[in-house]
Amino acid sequence: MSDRRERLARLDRLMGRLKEHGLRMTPQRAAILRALVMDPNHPSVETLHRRLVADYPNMSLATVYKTMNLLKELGEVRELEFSSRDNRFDGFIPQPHPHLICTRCGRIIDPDVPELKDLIENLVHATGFDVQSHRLDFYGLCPSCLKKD
Amino acid sequence: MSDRRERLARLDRLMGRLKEHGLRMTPQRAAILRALVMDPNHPSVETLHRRLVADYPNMSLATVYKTMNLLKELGEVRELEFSSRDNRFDGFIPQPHPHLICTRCGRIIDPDVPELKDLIENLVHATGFDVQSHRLDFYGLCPSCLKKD
DNA sequence: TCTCTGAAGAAAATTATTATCATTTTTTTT
DNA sequence: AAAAAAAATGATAATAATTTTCTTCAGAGA
Repeated sequence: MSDRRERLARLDRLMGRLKEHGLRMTPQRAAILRALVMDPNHPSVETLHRRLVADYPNMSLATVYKTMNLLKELGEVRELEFSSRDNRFDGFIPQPHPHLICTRCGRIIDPDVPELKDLIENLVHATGFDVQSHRLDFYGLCPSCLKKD
Repeated sequence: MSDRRERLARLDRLMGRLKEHGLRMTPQRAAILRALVMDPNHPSVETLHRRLVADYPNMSLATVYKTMNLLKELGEVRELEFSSRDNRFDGFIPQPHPHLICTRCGRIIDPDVPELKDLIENLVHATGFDVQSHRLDFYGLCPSCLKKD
């Protein structure tokens, strides 16, 4: 269960997924996959690209974007969306609280989540983080959209 | 406990916060605050602006942005950030899972949250939503940044 | 009312991401 | 092995939300 072995297995899997979709394994793609798989953190496209140009001086930012989008479409990678595009506001409750968001109609409700307080306490205990805030969004279909199926 | 009264109280508060910071109460700002406070949903800047131009034909989008940013700075409004700017990736675990994000050094870790399964079940039960996915980010200071204080 | 600083508005700038397209590379076919 | 077809790369342009800039205007205290 060496970390390195795990990462290489993951690399294999990613290469396999691309191949099984008839996509070509180019040197650039191989390098991007390697960089992704070897990254211990949660890199941005920018970060990956910065590292890649060291070895591949004319690696294009567009190529990194395209490859990451492929992986996203294959469900092999999850994008953590930060900051600002078409943002919405909580006008009433500035304190952080969970949201329940309907992916069909866009409705957002503020559910009660009584378990939250304990959950955060446990998290603080287990990790040593000082948790100060959060962003908790649950996605799904609201009752009225469910009826329309 | 009329809804309207609550909203007017909130409007008062927002006006007070601006005033106590030496900021002027202009017709535009008053209108933006009113639109925000009366909105039953989680409006975007775009949405607010679209409504405001009906009554204030030369209300500028920049003005709405500026006012919302003021409220954000005062902690009176919370921005729900969707989609794409400087995004980062989970390269290893494409399934949704909680993140613990250090607001100082940017480190992101994937904590265990054993309570999550039950929490979601309860949520489904209480709201009638079919919860299919989530985005759970906890923000705070990591142990090593805490030490540096 | 006068003054002066903050605010509004229009337009330009910024920035992350996506699209375009000519060129190059890879794969398939002859 | 060469030619043809398909697909990917990379440079650049396009896009779109947000921010900045700068000139003009207006609110609030003297």
